[in-house]
Amino acid sequence: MFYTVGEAAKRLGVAPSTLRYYDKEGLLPFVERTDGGIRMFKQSDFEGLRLIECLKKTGMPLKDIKRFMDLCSVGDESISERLDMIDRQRERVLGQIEQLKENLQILDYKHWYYETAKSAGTCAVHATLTKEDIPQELRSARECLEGREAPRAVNQ
Amino acid sequence: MFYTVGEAAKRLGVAPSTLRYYDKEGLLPFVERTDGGIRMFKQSDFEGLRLIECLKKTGMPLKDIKRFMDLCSVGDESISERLDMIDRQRERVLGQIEQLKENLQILDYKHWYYETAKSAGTCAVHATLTKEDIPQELRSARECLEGREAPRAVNQ
DNA sequence: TATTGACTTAAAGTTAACTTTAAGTTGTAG
DNA sequence: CTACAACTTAAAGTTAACTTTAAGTCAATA
Repeated sequence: MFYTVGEAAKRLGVAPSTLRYYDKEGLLPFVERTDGGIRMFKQSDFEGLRLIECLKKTGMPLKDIKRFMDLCSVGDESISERLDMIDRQRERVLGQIEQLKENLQILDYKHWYYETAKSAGTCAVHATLTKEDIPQELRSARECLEGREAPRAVNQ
Repeated sequence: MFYTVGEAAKRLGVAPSTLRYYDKEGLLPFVERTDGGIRMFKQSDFEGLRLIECLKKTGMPLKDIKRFMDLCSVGDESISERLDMIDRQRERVLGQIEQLKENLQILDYKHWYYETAKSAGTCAVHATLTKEDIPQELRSARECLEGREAPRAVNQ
């Protein structure tokens, strides 16, 4: 029925010290103790822990996660503020995915660049190539690497 | 023709101290200096800087980025090792995108959860709902939060 | 009941990636 | 030629998120 901190940590794939640290920081107000002071993680605690994992993996700092957990503790009056936090995090994740996709394109371009250089035996081959030699779908990434900004005037 | 560290930093949207730090750590072997020791960033340096930005934003640690830059410095003999690093980073980014999408589903579920609770005025409404009340596309995220793992036996 | 492995806390240590500070130098504008 | 803003380095400081250590307690088993 209950898990100790070591068992819970194993189930979650984290170090026991991490869970103790989170608890100390106030992220786990829902975890109860035995009379002797031993933490007892119950089945329902893992839902909170999985949400923490989700927020953490999407880049939310621990102090904001604590803020969310504090809101959970105050009850129904904080529902819309919790909803706001979730919505803002959703927006951030959508942005992160977009940014990763852009960076993936740059990596795709670099993959092509080094594949081509590898075949030729030298990076110098790229001096002999024109824009048309670059695969269509990699051209925008190439331009991004070159720098989209208008080159600023010299002494200005 | 050339940018100082402050101008380059502004163009890249980072602090000048960040560029000096990267230089000190060996990430910018391509940046030349005036006789007086002032860094001169040329147009072509920004391509290297943008790649560093890309690697950093996809989570590569600075020491690995330095490794990549060191490989660039040795010339053509390191082409296939550079290709390997790029390919490994591509794999990592694909994994990151997948993970963000999974976590986004959990946030989507939580969005629905709090929207529903907000309408009802209480989170208690969820006790009255059955699986069928959860929108189809959010059910798997819900199960993820509940914990997929088989509940382990009590005293074991 | 004694042992033992896992638990407890508080405090100090670690790591990455910067940022700040201090003391001094460079180079452009007046 | 002097001011002065922006540059230089080395070293120390910061922050987040843990991890480790030390000293002690709990509770299940022999």
